[in-house]
Amino acid sequence: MVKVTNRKLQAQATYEKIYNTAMSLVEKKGFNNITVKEICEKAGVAVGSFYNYFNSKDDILYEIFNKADNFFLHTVANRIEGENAKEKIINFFIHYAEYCKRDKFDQLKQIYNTSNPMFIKKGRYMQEVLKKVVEEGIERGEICTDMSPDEVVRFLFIALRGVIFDWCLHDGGYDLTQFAKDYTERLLKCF
Amino acid sequence: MVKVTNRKLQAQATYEKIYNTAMSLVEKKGFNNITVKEICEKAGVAVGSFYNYFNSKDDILYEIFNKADNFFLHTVANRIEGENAKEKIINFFIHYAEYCKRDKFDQLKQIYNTSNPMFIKKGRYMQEVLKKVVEEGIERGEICTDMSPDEVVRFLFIALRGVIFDWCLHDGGYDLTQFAKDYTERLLKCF
DNA sequence: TATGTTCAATGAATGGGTTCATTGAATTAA
DNA sequence: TTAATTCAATGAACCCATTCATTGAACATA
Repeated sequence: MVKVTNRKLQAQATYEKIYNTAMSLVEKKGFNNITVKEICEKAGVAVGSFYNYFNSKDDILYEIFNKADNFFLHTVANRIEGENAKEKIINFFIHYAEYCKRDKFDQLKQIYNTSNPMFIKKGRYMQEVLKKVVEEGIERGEICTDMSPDEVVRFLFIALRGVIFDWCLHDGGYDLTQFAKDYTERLLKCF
Repeated sequence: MVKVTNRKLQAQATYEKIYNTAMSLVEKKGFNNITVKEICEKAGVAVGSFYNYFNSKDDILYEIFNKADNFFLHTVANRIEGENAKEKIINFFIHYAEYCKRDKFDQLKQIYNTSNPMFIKKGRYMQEVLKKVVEEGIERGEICTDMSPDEVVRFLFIALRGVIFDWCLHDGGYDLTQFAKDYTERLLKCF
């Protein structure tokens, strides 16, 4: 039972002001082309206030990841079509690729960072969505493996992160969607 | 035909002084715990000189990658054992994992960065080493695929980079060698 | 209502990477 | 030999993320 005080409301408002300003600026100019100072000026707060609500500038990046995760839970989950589990898995990763493509490029590069805690803390929704498909596939005998559903999901995500990583390395120099599709198809031959 | 002048010799010497000092400091304290200023002080040059020879502090990191690449060409290439191609591929990636493990941790995290140009510019030696194994395997019928050797190598490297990435995400919280071995074995079921 | 306490807000200061105009010695051209 | 040019070396200045001691309004307590 937490009492709602004016002070807390004000704090929440400040947080949102910073968050929204940051998201809007990132959208407009890209993460690397804005400064914390700029965010705070536009939001009408002091630089120090930013750090009352975020640990670092990178936290803003991680929030973007968070949004993606929610998008998968609420939107993609209901849109995965396919005759069987394997087709559905392929379609899942096509969605995944499409989502990555629409990010500004420098942003994706920053997000695909080994220090991004969101891959561990969040990103669970995406994996939950895929897990359901895998579980169904195993039940129906469309996927043959000695791995548990969790292990299969992990196996696939690791490889597909490698795909995104490679695409970033090549500065988006090829069609990610097509490549992700082909790659997933090949992977699924293991099962 | 380039003339060797004293000036060029001096420049080369300065470069090496900075490079060696940097490598030694990285070895001793880890990349994140040293500053460009520190490197230059120890090397006895001005900060500005560092930037005559390197584009950024990260360039030092990329040189470390470069060393790994050479290590694979000169050392690992001759040590890949195995009854057949698939065994050799597994052993190759065990070497790969072992090499990653011995890096200081924060260093590996930095190296596995989508902005690291060395993955594209360099890192070819590693892939050449693996390519030979794959070529042999295809010839001998130990590997069945419609892909070219280059494509197979790419396919494998992308997934294994995903493995290292995941290990970094988990802060080295599990045995990389064992995991890489298992992962590669599963991957090879595709062929 | 008066007093003590909490905590959001502040912005100057810090630290570290990077830039760039300046310098002067090495090199080249006359 | 002398003058002009090149370019390695320099370090102060700059930018930007992050910190932290200080402030004062909101809140709790008596």
